[in-house]
Amino acid sequence: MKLDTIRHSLTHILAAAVKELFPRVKLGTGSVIENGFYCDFDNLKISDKDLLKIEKKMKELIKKEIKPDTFKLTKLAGAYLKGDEKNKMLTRIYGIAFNTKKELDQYLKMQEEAEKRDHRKLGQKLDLFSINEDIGAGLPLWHGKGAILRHIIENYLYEELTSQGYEWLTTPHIGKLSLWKTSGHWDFYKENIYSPIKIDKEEYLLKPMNCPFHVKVYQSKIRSYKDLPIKFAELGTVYRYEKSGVLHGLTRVRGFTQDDAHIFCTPDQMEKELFSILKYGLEILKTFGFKDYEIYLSTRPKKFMGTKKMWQKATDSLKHACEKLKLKYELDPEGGVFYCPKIDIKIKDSIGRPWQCSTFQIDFNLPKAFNISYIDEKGKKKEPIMIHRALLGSLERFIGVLLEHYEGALPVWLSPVQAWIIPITSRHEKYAEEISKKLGSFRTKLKNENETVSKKIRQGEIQKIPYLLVVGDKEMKTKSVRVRERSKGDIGEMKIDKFIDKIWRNYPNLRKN
RNA sequence: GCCGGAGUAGUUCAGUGGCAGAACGUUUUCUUGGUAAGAAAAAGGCCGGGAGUUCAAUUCUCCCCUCCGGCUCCA
Repeated sequence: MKLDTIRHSLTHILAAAVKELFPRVKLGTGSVIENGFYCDFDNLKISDKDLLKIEKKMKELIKKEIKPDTFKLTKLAGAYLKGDEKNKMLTRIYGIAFNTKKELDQYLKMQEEAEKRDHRKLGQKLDLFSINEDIGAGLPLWHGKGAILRHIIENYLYEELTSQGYEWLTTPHIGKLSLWKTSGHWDFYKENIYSPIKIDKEEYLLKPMNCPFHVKVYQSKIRSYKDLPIKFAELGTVYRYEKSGVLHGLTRVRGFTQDDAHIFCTPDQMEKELFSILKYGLEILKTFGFKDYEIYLSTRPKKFMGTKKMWQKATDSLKHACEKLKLKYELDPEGGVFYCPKIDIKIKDSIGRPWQCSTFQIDFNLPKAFNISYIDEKGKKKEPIMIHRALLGSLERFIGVLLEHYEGALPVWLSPVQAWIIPITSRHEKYAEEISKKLGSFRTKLKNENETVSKKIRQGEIQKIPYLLVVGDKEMKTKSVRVRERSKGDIGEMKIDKFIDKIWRNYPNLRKN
């Protein structure tokens, strides 16, 4: 029997088992999914403990073709009828099923492996960030090493985008409610915006997006066609109301910093600009080690601003850009933002889970809403087009994905601490400090605690430090270091200059200062 | 937000209607060491918050907060 057929049969067996144990239950739909199956039930109030009972009953009911040790009920969950949150919630039972017990065990083992990559656990183990109950859900605190990681990424973006002709802006965290009425956010995005704050007699909103602020900078003077395209970039921190149940470590939070940019250009420049930022965006992702991604083209949602004609035009432009870059994409019908369609890139982490990070949007609406303009060749006022884009999406989500992708063992250029220098005895501390100085901007830490070398090595491995440099009498005499490379172990003694060469040669992303 | 589960030391977790426990981590002392845990001692707790039941609640009940797995939504 085909695996999908087995999984399909199991939905029926599950339904039958539940019906037998809980006769008053109403059967909902069931389905085959990746690795297993599920079935929905109405009028069923059970808890985790009942799963075992149901599983046992299923094993009594199966037919000869299905072996009892090749499936397992795994999860109990709620699910809306027909997937619509306005409908009532049903009880969903999930199960996994495979051809053999071996495959089932393998799957369970893989799940265990995946847990080790959980960025929430890594964040705590590596002392990068925490989320504190007293501060609030979805509001992460960045600890020393996490903050360094952020700064590394920020500095990298700063240099890259500056060289690409972006102008950096800094804008406030709140702005008048009236601004958000003009932009359309108040009408179309209200459920994600926090309640207004009253200052004097005026109401203000915590910003859910940066766009209106950038528009206002654009409007601060008269723009000529010669100035376009104008590219504004900002690491802009935004606050959005997210339902409590969706919050998840760093990948879903209520306050986050977008690597946001807005490109103001003429209609003629638009396709070229879009093409280049898309191409460039993919290169940036590659630098961070992401080569696998899913691309989605999200079209007009139910609630939208502007005319259908404008939407069609913008959507076509996005399609052309993808085609020109030979990018495979899938349609996400009605998945656009209220003001425009978009291309989203979902980055896959190393076990294949997709996370929406990069976004590219063609907007004819905000320019109209704010009535922005440039002066063309003939001295006439024209309306520019606005391209919104975020490459990493948000630093929070991106770092979360980064941690999972690398299982916390970040590439050397991103490691908050790149090397530990471990003196064997206190006599060698001075030499260790000399080495630290010689390594310059390489981020090192002197490990001079009163502990054995073995213990420090162990801690270094657990902390996923890229290089552990052990120094003692021998190394002092020969002006060298004993190098232990992460995941490779002891790679032997080398002259300090040779080690420096090795670092710079192997990691071109590191900037020598 | 909704369905199901959970909150005990810095961390991971035992435990009980009647003095609060382990391991790791931390601190101090000893130890001056060569590639994954040297030894000893000490400190560390409003048992998530509030209300109720009880002679007595960390334990039982209710409400709230936070977290986990899903659903819906999303950068």
